[in-house]
Amino acid sequence: MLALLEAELPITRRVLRAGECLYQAGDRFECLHVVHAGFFKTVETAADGREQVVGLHFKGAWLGFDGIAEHHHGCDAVAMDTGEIWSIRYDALMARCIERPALLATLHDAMSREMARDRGAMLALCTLPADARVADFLRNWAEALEERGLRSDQITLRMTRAEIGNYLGMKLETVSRALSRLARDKVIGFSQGGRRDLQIPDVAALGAFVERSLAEATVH
Amino acid sequence: MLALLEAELPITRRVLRAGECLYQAGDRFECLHVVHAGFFKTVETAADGREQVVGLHFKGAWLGFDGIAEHHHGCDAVAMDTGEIWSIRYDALMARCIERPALLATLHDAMSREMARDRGAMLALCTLPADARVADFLRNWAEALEERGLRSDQITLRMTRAEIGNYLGMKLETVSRALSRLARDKVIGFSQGGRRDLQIPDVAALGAFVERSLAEATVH
DNA sequence: CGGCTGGTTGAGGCATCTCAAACGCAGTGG
DNA sequence: CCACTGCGTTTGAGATGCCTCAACCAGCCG
Repeated sequence: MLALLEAELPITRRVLRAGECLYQAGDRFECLHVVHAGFFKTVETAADGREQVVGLHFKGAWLGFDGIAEHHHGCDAVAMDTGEIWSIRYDALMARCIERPALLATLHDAMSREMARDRGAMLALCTLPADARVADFLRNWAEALEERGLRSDQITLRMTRAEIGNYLGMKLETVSRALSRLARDKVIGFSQGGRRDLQIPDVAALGAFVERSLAEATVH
Repeated sequence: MLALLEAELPITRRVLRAGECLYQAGDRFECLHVVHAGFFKTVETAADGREQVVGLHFKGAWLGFDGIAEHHHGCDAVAMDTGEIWSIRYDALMARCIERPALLATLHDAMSREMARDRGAMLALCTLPADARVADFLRNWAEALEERGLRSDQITLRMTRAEIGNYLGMKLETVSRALSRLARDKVIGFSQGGRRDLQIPDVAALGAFVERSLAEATVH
């Protein structure tokens, strides 16, 4: 649907390998990008060097909105594995949006969803204990896969524990311990061999785990 | 500037008193809103009842973007004191945007800035200790006032410690202690009488306090 | 005055961080 | 083929920052 509308715009396709930057903070903003394949993170960096993963982006996600206001990007967008990006000049897109209101609606839709996702992340960060936060993270990941028609019972984290921890506001050891506990409770399973492949037999069980964590906390 | 462009659109004005909702999660989305006077918070509520303040909005801020994608709002917008809201039907705004690209640019500008602000909040939440987070919060508040041409050396928090704590991901006692420490360090001052009025003799000192907190943490 | 709400402060507990050791796996070079 | 190295992960033990619980205070209002 996105792609169909974009069929009438000049699109630049680009393949990025793991670790490559699509754009960096300070880069001049000219294009919006759509993830066509692969998986990307956005990283905010403070003046003093603190780094924070602020977003994870799968196929279909738009990247680059942060640059519109200031005409420069405010964060880095980095490929987590080999991926393909479709880029559209923002000025060309705006011109086309004026002729095609449906295209504008699609764009606003994506922006609105990104804001909603950020709010959800803040909610999780502020109100969930570490274990539940990890469970919630996995649930969101599995649901994102389902929405794209992919299997959600067998997921591959393309991030290190340190990156997951950074995104979730905790240390890598805490992530590791949380995953171990989830596995002990049979809410997730480790695939033999890889500690990066997880089995999620039942996505709803992750949600139940979150609720259970909260219930236990209030009981005491 | 916003207001000028809006002079050519049908605008509904509405005054809200402290505590009144502009919209609530689940409400049908029809309008975008601009804060013309007063001060608003947006509150995300999870299915299980967890509440989280996810945004604070001063004069000039847009509200309601979260409803575009789903055609229903995903959070509550609540007045923190008496305020006036200008509302514009989204469909009418879109129609006008197509005739006036500058209006569209203004809109995207606001959306882009909101995303950048959310990212900044996540960075603070995840990388700053409680005291520094409070200092950072006050700095942002003071800067927001400065941007609007208001005095930033004397600010009035229209929120309780509990609300500040909720927004910053900490408990009210922690906020209170952080403010006490900031006052002890002469980074802020309490106006005689109200604990709600703060003096910020030097906004830059707040930033310095944040950096100092981080430096001390790494030394040890 | 008395109750209520919001704020401050102290004491103790707990969740998470810090520090440290050990493991598995992949790549490299002898 | 087997050290050897480096990176990511796991797990334990102890430290600590924030939370919990509780007491008290100040302002406000009926």
